[in-house]
Amino acid sequence: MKLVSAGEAAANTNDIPAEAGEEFVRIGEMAKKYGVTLRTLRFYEDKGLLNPHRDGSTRLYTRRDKARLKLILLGRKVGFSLRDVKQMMDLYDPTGTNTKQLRLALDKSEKQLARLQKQRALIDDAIGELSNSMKTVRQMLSERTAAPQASAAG
Amino acid sequence: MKLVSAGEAAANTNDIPAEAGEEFVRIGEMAKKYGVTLRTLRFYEDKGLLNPHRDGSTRLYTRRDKARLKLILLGRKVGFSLRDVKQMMDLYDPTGTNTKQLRLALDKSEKQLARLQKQRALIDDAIGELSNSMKTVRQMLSERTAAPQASAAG
DNA sequence: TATAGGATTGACGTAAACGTAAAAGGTGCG
DNA sequence: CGCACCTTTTACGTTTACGTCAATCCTATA
Repeated sequence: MKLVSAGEAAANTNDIPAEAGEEFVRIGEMAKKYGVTLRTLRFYEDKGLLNPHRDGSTRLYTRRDKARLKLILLGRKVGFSLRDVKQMMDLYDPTGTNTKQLRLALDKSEKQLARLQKQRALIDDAIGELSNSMKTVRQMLSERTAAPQASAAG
Repeated sequence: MKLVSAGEAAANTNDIPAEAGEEFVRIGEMAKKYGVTLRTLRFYEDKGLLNPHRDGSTRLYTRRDKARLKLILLGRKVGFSLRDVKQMMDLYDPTGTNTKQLRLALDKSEKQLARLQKQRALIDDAIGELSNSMKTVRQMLSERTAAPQASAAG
């Protein structure tokens, strides 16, 4: 199965055959399209999150892989670990209702939401403490610069 | 220089002499007092953040060390790295005005504040996306359970 | 054919802040 | 004496998501 056969006048070196609308892309294009590095794509594959086809040793990504990658990136955005993402993805069954998958996703999401809210609280707390400290430091600095030789009231 | 000499009737095995109000404590007590592990205290020392006295090989912490530890813990709470904390602490000069230290602290604090606010924004964003996803998932689940055998409209 | 781009696998490195043995020394108590 | 308890140093392990070579291969183009 040869990948490149009848090249159109595309600027790209490797033309992808429009055979059956398969839309294969190689790793470089895939990476650019989704703003990730090659290393990342290989890493995700190594972790079992992606499973691109192969032409010899060359990875070929289909729109199925793209959909999966989108899910991965969404998962990461909301703070799931790759392990979590994998767990949820592994439950996907194209022939069923995926009730289990959805339940797991919901369960994990609730927990993650709680974590995020806790984190938010911690950050707010940190912002408060930091602001306080800064106020104090500014105070100390102004005391030192305002009265270089004449001791201020105290 | 012996540490334990005239033990009072304290429950603790090792009594600390009240000589000159020095208030030495050993690592175990120090750890308990500040809610950290022994490993942590040794780690901080290894990183140059603490410098307790020694009685032979036994670490003895004074109130100076306590003050430093408090600062470390505050720093950590607001999200500074230990490296940052060390940088700031290293500038401390008991004989001067510490203007440089204060300026560095203020500078780092401003940057850290910005980071925290950015993080907060990211978390808010994540919370939003996650909530959306959850809504969708709940929707899908309810569709699956509401109409098990009779296909819903569509 | 030489060269420039991609692509491959393999494998060590990184960051932060400790955790967790392991092996050993000192001390007071019963 | 022996045990329990505290302490010491040394040093590898953990976590997560990749970064960064390194060595090699394939292919298209000039």
